[in-house]
Amino acid sequence: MALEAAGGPPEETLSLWKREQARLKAHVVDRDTEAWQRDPAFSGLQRVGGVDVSFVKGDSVRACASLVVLSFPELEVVYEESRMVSLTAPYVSGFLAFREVPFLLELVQQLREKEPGLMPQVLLVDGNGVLHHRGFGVACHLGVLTDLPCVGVAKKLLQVDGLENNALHKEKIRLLQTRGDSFPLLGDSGTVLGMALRSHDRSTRPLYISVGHRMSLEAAVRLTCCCCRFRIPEPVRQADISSREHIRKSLGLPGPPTLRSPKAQRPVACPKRDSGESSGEGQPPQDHSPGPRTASRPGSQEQAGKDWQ
DNA sequence: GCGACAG
DNA sequence: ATCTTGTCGC
Repeated sequence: MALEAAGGPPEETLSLWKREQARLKAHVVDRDTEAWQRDPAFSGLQRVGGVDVSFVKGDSVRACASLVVLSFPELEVVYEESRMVSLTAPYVSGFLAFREVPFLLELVQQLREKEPGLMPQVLLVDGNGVLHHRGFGVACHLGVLTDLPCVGVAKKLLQVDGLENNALHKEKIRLLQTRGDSFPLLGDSGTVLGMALRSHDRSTRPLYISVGHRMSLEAAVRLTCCCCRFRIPEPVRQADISSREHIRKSLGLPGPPTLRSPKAQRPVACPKRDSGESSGEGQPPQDHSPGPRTASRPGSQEQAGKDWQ
């Protein structure tokens, strides 16, 4: 049997997925629903979550989904859960959620059952929110299904609705001089789809922030900035580190036993103010703190809707 | 044929 | 997404 690798999911599956996105999109709330979101210092915010999925190199099926929860504003890991999963849906631009969200949902539900007190008040998601082909990216998808406030944090510009990573765009990026600087991403449809944000003083490449669910774009950008010790906001970065580390172990690699230097973590300055941030940039020294609880067992997940085969 | 393509 | 040590700089 030839693999479906060549053309990806059939047109029929894509239209099913589009219908699902359209259906769920009606539930997106693109404004602040919590008091802390409007507070200049985010007082009342205590836990910020991050999710990510990492992949096994030569494998198109095995992956590791992680959910971490960080204290705010300290940004220390207070919860971490990683789980090996078997991906069923292929990656198709515009349909990332159908590949990753089911597993992230399970992690959130597990947390809800076992440690409800650690439930994050907002989730930073690796990917876009309303900055999407149909205005419903993975951050919206996860937000609606969990009913948690969510923020889309993408590392590359998704070129939709006339948005282009062209000379003009690059020039605007060049004008972002310090952490917190940003400019709106205005689509041809006349809607502001998101913001390009310089998240760190020592990082040239911006992040592309967009609304996921239950939070305004302004608050989303402000919060993202408050979570950045480096270019990638800590919740997402820690989730990424955890999932990769989990894969290493599961592959039986002789990774560093329990060697992790707990470098002094200092809170990130939220208000616009310089505080001599001088660390690397991008993805520098990875100081992974072994989270309190770590229960995970390799195994395969049963997925609903593998109808593209 | 060419370019785009979140993760 | 994944491949990645040493190395240049503050």
